Amino acid sequence: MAGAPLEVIAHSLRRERERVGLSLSELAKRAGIAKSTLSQLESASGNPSVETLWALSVALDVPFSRLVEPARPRVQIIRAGDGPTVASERAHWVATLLASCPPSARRDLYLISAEPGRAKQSEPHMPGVIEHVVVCSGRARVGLTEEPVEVGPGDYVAYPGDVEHVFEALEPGTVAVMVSEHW
Amino acid sequence: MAGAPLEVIAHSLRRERERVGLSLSELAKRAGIAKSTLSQLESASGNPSVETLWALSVALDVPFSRLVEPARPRVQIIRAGDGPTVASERAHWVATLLASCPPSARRDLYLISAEPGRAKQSEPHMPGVIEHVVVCSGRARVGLTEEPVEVGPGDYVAYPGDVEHVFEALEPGTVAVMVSEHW
DNA sequence: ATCTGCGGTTCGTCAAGACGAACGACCGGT
DNA sequence: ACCGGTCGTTCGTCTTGACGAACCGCAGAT
Repeated sequence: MAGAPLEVIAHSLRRERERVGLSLSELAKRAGIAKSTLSQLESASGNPSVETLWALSVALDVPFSRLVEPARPRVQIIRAGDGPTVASERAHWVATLLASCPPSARRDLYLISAEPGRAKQSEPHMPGVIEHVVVCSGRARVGLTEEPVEVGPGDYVAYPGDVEHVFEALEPGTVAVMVSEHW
Repeated sequence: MAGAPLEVIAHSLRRERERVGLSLSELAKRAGIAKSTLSQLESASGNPSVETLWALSVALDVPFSRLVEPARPRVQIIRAGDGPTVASERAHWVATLLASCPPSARRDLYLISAEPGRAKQSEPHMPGVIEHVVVCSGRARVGLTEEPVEVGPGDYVAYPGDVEHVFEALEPGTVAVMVSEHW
C-alpha cells in the first residue's frame, strides 16, 4: 500500500481528469462539488470525505478504488521457462510468477508445472484470498484439502485460499495457470 | 459500483473488525481514532475522511479498497466445455467466461479456444484495462495490433487493452487463459 | 447485592472540510 | 486595445466530521 494516500489521490484525480479531458471547473460542476474543493484536492492540501471522492469517481466514471491506488506500466512477455520461479524442495512442482501485484494491486498470476508425487499442501494465507486455477495439460487434484476436485485440461476451479488447500498432479507434465487474488 | 458507499463502508468495517476479533474500542485505539467516530461509521451515520478510513484499513491490515467494496462468495468449478461462452460470427475463436467481476471487482477470467484464420481484432475498450494471456497449447500471435508477439505453450504476454489489440491462432486447437483487468 | 471492567452509544465542543464569491491569468473575437 | 469567456487559485464563512467525556448495559468477581 502506498505511503501517503492524499498525495496518491491528488495525482490520481489530476491524471484521470486530464485523461477524460475535463477542466477542473467542469469536473467540479458535474460532480456537484465546489471547484475550490477540487482544486485543493488536486494540490494535495485536503482530506476529502468519502462522499466527495465518490462524487468525483462517478463523474469521472472510474471505479472508486482507482482514485486511491497509484499508476501503472505497459507491455510484457515472459517466455516459457523464463521468469522468477519458486519450487518445492523435492521439486514436485514449480511456480513461475508471471505478474505480481503492480504495485499494490490484488492478484498474482502464476504458471504452475507439477509432477505426480507428494501433493502441494498450502497453509491458509492472508484472509480474503481466492485462488483460480485453469488446467492447461495433464490432470490434477485441486481445491480445499477437505474436498479436492479432480480436473483436466480446460477445467476451471476457484476456491478460498485462506483455508488449507492442495495442488496435486495426477499425470506427468501437468501445467496450470493460477490467479491468486488477495483483495 | 455499489449504490451507497457509506452503507458499504459501514458493513465492511464491522465485517472486517469482527473477522479480526477486535472490539470497537480496541480497534479505535489501534487506529488512533475516537471510538465514537468508529461507532458512527459502523452505523452508517457518518462520512469519513480518507485519513480516517486509511487509519482503519491499516489497523485492520486490509487493503484500503476492501473497505469500499461489497462482500464475496466461495468454491466454484467450470468443466471444460461448460460455462457461458462468446464466439465470433465465423467461429474462429470461442471465449468462456470463467470468473466475472464479483460484484464490482476488477478482472474477468476467460478460457480462449481459437482456430487459425482471421485474427480477432479488438477495439480498444475501457481505459485502464490490461489483458494477460498465457498460452496452454498451440501457437498464437497476441498483443498490440502494431506490435504483436508470437507465443507458444507456457508463454505469457500482458498488454494494455485500451488500445487496438489482436488474438490470432497460428495452429489448430490453440487454447489460452486470459485475465482481463479493468481497474 | 455491590463493585469493577469492558462492550458500545450519545452528546457537546472544536477543528477542519466544503462552499461560493472574488481574483488574476490567459485566449480568441471584434 | 478592449471585451467576454474560461481556467485555476485564494479567501472568508458555515457546515460537518472527529474528539473525548459521560453514559447505559452486561458480565464476572467479591
